[in-house]
Amino acid sequence: MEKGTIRVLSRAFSIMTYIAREKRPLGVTEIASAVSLPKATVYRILDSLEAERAVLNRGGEYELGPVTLFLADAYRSQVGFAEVARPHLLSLRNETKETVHLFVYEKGEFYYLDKIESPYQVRMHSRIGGRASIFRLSAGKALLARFSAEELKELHEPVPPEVVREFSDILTRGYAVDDEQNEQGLRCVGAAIIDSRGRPRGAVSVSAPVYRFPPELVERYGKLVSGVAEAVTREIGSFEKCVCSS
Amino acid sequence: MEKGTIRVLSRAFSIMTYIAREKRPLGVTEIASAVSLPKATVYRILDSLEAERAVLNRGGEYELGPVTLFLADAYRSQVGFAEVARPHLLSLRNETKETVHLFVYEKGEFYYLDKIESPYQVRMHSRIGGRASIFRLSAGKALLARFSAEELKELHEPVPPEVVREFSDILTRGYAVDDEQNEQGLRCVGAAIIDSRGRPRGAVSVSAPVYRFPPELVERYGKLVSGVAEAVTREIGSFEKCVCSS
DNA sequence: CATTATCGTTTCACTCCATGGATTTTTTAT
DNA sequence: ATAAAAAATCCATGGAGTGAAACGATAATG
Repeated sequence: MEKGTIRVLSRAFSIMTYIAREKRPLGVTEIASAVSLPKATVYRILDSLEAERAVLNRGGEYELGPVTLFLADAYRSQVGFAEVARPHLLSLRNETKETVHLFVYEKGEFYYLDKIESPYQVRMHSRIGGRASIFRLSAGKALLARFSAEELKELHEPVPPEVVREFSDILTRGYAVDDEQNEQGLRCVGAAIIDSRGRPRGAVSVSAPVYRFPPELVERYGKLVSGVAEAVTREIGSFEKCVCSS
Repeated sequence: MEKGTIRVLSRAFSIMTYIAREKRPLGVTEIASAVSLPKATVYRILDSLEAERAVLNRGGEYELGPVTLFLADAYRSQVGFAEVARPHLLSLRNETKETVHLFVYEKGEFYYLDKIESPYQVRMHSRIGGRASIFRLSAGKALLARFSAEELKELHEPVPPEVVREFSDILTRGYAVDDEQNEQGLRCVGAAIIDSRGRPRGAVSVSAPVYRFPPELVERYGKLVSGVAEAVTREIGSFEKCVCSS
């Protein structure tokens, strides 16, 4: 546990995180052993979380509660581009028929913010709110390429040299490519979203299995994602200006 | 505060809820006065929440963090019909061009689970994760009409007699109607989603301002929503059967 | 059907950890 | 430059969270 943090809070979050990972109703005993805490302690915390509707108790089995929705919706609208991007993501998915992702960058880490899935049976698997490994994703590289030297230092791990070498290409093309680096058999293209102060804040990507996404398609899909990213960037920029000038 | 609840937890949630309501970066002082707690206490709680990425600290201003996304996504998939319903909601919105809502019922309360907005400028305003007043919404009435006597007692407030009188009509038609009871100038139709054990678990609705949603359209939209609700009900039913039989 | 095992729930004495008033540091406004 | 306000830090205190143990309910076993 980090210094200065309140113990119950960190315990409560590890309990909720465990429930979220398992995605099924769980008993007190199982949770207690999973998070290495006494049953009574876990029970009391679950009770308190239930009072807040952060978890629900269905006859001794616990699952997450609806308050999570409320908080996540607020987070989404704070991010600013989640709602703006939605229709663009939809049309991008319809044009490519492949899975489309939206990411946010927050304090050195990269999170899945939204996704629209491919209609095909074979498709990429990801989890909203999950952390993503920034170096291996096309969306991550597209973002890093726009970072200043200072911002690159903020990251928890140093950027691998082979990724740095890609930066100039990414900037000239407007999109980054991932050829099975993140996952065997999967190809992605991604482009960065820039906020009104000129800072890279997120990214959009299209992912597909290589057999549906051959090298010949990279340029086409690449231009589509960078077009979407630019559209979102433009919209959030003008929106902020609107608010400021009023 | 309810008996037996852990104080810091309830405090932490009131802080997060306040941030979620305000939907803007907030300072410690403002939050402290809003939730009526000493600054130092609020500061320490925010610090702990930040360590969990439940809030973010941007130079003294706090906002919600990305963990909320992760928890909410898990809740959505636990509900079971949120993902299944998404494509149906989309086509319902496209057919009606009006705002479509998805609700969940949890322990006596009704929550907005998802929405797809009308493309028109004039449209209904709602908040995902917010509680909704079950008696005045078409979706709420559609759900109540399917409840057993016991389930009706589980509610926090008794059902008004005028709503009870509507039940038989709702059951024969398959959908409920709200003629400006919830909000002046707004008409809605809603239908219930039933889980594999036969329990009403949620509802779908279409809402529009009366000038775009005249009485002549009620039957058409009503049949559309009940069709969607039935499709979702059927899909979650057969999915559960699949899992069981394997 | 009795027995055992397991799990959710409750209890309570102990103690440790969250508390909040006061202080210091930083930022913003004048 | 100076003042004002807000964020961040400190620390003695006591009440709040803790967890071992007990309880009661339910399911599994022979």
